[in-house]
Amino acid sequence: MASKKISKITISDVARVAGVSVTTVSRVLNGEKYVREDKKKAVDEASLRLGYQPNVYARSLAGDRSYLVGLLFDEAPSGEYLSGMQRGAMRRCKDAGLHLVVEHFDKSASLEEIESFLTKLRLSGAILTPPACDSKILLAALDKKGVPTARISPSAEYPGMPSVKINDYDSAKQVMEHLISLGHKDIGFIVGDPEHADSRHRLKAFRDTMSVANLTVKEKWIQTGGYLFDSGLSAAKKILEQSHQPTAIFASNDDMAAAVIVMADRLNIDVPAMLSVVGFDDIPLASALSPALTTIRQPVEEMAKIAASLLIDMRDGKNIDTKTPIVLNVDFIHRDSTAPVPKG
Amino acid sequence: MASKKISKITISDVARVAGVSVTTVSRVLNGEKYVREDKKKAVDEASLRLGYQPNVYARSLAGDRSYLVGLLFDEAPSGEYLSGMQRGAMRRCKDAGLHLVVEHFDKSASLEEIESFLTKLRLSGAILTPPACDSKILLAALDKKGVPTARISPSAEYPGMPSVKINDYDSAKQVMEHLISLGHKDIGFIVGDPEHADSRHRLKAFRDTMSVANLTVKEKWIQTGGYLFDSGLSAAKKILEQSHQPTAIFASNDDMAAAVIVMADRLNIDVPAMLSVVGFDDIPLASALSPALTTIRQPVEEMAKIAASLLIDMRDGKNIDTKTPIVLNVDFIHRDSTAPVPKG
DNA sequence: ATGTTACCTGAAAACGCTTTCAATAGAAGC
DNA sequence: GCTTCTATTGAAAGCGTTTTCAGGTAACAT
Repeated sequence: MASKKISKITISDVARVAGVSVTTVSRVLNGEKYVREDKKKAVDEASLRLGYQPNVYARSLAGDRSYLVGLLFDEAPSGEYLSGMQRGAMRRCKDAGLHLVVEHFDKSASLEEIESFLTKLRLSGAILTPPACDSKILLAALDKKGVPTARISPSAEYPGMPSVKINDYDSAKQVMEHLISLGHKDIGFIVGDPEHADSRHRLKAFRDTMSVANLTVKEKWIQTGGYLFDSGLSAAKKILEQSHQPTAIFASNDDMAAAVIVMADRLNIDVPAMLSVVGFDDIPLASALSPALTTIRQPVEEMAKIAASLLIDMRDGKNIDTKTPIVLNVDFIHRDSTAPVPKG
Repeated sequence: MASKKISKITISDVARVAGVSVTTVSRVLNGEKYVREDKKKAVDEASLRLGYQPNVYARSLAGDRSYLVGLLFDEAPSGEYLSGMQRGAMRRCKDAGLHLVVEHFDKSASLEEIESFLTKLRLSGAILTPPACDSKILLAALDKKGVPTARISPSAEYPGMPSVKINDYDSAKQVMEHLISLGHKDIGFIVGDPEHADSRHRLKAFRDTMSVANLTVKEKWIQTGGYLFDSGLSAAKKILEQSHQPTAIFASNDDMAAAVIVMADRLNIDVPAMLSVVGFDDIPLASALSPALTTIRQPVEEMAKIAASLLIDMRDGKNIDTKTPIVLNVDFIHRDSTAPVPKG
């Protein structure tokens, strides 16, 4: 690749052509007020004609702010989840002339390492996905450096940082009401990770809805997995090998729900004729399972988009409500893995 | 979030403490030669003690180069694929003090838009994943701007741009040999996208291996899908509803292979007893299918890591072979969806 | 007339680095 | 002893913006 000279058009070129000072060009660029309409027009025309692209680095240096938004994560729930987030955030950032830089921080990351990253890039904002959104150390570093931060589905609120989430409780309730409306009374539940707030809310919704419907919760039908397929397999086994079995199982995510289906198949339990199964997430293969999985879909992309919007507003100095999480609705996807309770 | 003053430590602070000029500090920072050992040590100590973090933007501006590597993509094959790439590239970049910015360019992206992005960010390098790696317009823009570029699994080589790929032909051959060793003679194939080089190579390997083994290819057993689950469903249907059916089907990716399994189930064809199925990719749910899918796993993360290394070398001015693609080995994952050919 | 605003503009000083340039000293070559 | 390297250093000139500051002009109320 031959090194090619790239003719650079600077702000002073534009200024010269437009017949104004660089200050004025800068003002137009940044949409400041107090620029006369005709000069603004002249600048716009000149920069368009010259194909002027402001130098981000010079702007960042002089203006002491960057044009980068960070998408910070630990292990994401899944690749699909992460890239959905990314897509949503990216789209929104593009409109605002910002760019998305991704960075992984695992639990072993030191405060020093994180701070070094933050001071180096001086992010315009940061979006945190679970479980990074609950990392004490990461939050502390962001807070200390004063980086505007938006969090996706955090376990608890953090002062000064807005968050976007789905209503796990209501979503799970929706699932339960679906099962109950199909006549199910004996319902099992597979917990994801008892440490994780999502999981706890879903479990609580399970218990509450059962109670409201006057159904008894059998503790032996509540098993703990760990979100992974394999963990779902053993949880399902524990539930389905009991002498008395539930007619429906609600798993905290699709991977484990898929495991329930597989385990049922191994044990010759027909889904959905003998056992209804519901998941959570709507992973791409949810519809590919046999039977296709009834589940809940999170508006992943939308969540990231809103998080990005929050950051952009904060960057623009707008006042944001950082106390009340923004709660988005989920979609209930009814497929073939749930059916009316078997007779007898 | 209160706006906090961040005390900034600059290169001149370090210079003062170390008792040298800023020029010397800069030299140490950039690992240039012609710095005496004792001064270098003094600088290192001073910057460590002060917790100095060089300002990327100042460096980029003054040095006319950035500390950003772009991961450019169109629609990625899947979220898992994309985030695997990302992980690999990120890890490597981190070591080199670079950061990864992600950007989406779909087919409708204009040359103008792409060039604007490139001149604005002056990327230190770009990694292109399929199918973006084959976008004429994107390649032209990168070439024009002189951005060092590494491509993942491109269809054809592009002068001056190194690439990393797996050997699709050999991988597919490996699958075929597996099937043939199990005694299969009647084998079907589902093409992904005839436009895509990967798919063509896999098909060619299919035909060649059949021919070498003295087996006849039945054209009716070769159907074209489109990588998506649904397309696999109809392709499988076309093959499996024929009066005479193959005993094995090789699908160009896992999604379509999953579809074959589902379709076989619907048609009461037992997998693997009556029909063996192989996929390609090893998506997370490949092991969750029933039966678990025999497939090929690409070293996705590794590919990205190598791509990043290539860019870093190019950035450092090292000489790189940009003509010969780097070819990585795949893993053949034998699970339960393939079995010896049924008797009779 | 005389403040007192609000509106508009440009010169010049940062911003925190890298790079160029000139200078010095010691070593090596002849 | 005189040139010619190589090794080492720092002053100062950028890099392309934003921001500060100082000043203008027009309008409006006193």
